[in-house]
Amino acid sequence: MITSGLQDYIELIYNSITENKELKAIDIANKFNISRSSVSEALIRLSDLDLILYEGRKGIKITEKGIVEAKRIIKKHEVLCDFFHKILNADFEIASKNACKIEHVIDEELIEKISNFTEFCITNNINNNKKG
Amino acid sequence: MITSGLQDYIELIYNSITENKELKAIDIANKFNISRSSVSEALIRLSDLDLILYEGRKGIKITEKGIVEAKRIIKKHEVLCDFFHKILNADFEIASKNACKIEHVIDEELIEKISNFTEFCITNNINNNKKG
DNA sequence: TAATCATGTTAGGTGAACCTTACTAAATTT
DNA sequence: AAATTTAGTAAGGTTCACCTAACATGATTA
Repeated sequence: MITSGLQDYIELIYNSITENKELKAIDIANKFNISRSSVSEALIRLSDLDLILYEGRKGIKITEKGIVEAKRIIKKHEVLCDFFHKILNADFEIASKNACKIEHVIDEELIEKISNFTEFCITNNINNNKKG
Repeated sequence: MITSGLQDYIELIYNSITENKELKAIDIANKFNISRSSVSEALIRLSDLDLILYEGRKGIKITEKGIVEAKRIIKKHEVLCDFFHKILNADFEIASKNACKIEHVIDEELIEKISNFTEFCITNNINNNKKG
């Protein structure tokens, strides 16, 4: 199983590629506040898992398998973030930060339910108006 | 910061004590499928953190600080479990299993919002009736 | 083009949370 | 009471995801 750290990295790689932004190892290091050498190791692990193609300075490419994995994680992130922000009215920062952590541990099954429920709440204008 | 493993153990210790069940190190080992020696180490760490009083076979006692910590975690568990089970209509098993993982990473702030929202949904009879 | 700077790699190390194996001591059974 | 079983400890090992320091190489600039 892919660890939560690797999930974070593949997520960033996918997002950068879809936005046509060149992503370098050092960008990952800066984003997650980890050392260049840790990124180096992580990219090798992602390559070993066939999630990316990595050739040092020549750049980072994502594989089909990597895209599937990234989308899976990003979907979880979005569903959680939307629910926290739009339905619970949490600050976007809080919503996103918590989604980042929960996305690594929650089951798809529950994500589906949250997704449906968020939609239901939006169509029926249900949300958490209390300050708490 | 207390790690998620230690959180699991203090949670079990607290629950056993409040149910007047004698809890031994080996029970923790069995519950979480870890070795006796790992439990031994974990109990020393919990002692070092002043969360429990541990004297080998004489038993495990929880401190005031340990009670506060345990309650904090158990509250998160219950809030999440209730929301997943009662509002999203997830199986209790799934609800509980996911709560066990999420309780270690979610902010109190969001727990408060989920708690209020669950209450709101119950009083207004709102829940996820879709199968998905 | 030579020096400098940016980026990536390598080697070796840390702490956390596990593990196994062997041992010790307490409790139970015979 | 002796033998056996159960519970806990100690020593030493593994893996993971990080780290730093030193080094190598590619890119930029004086």
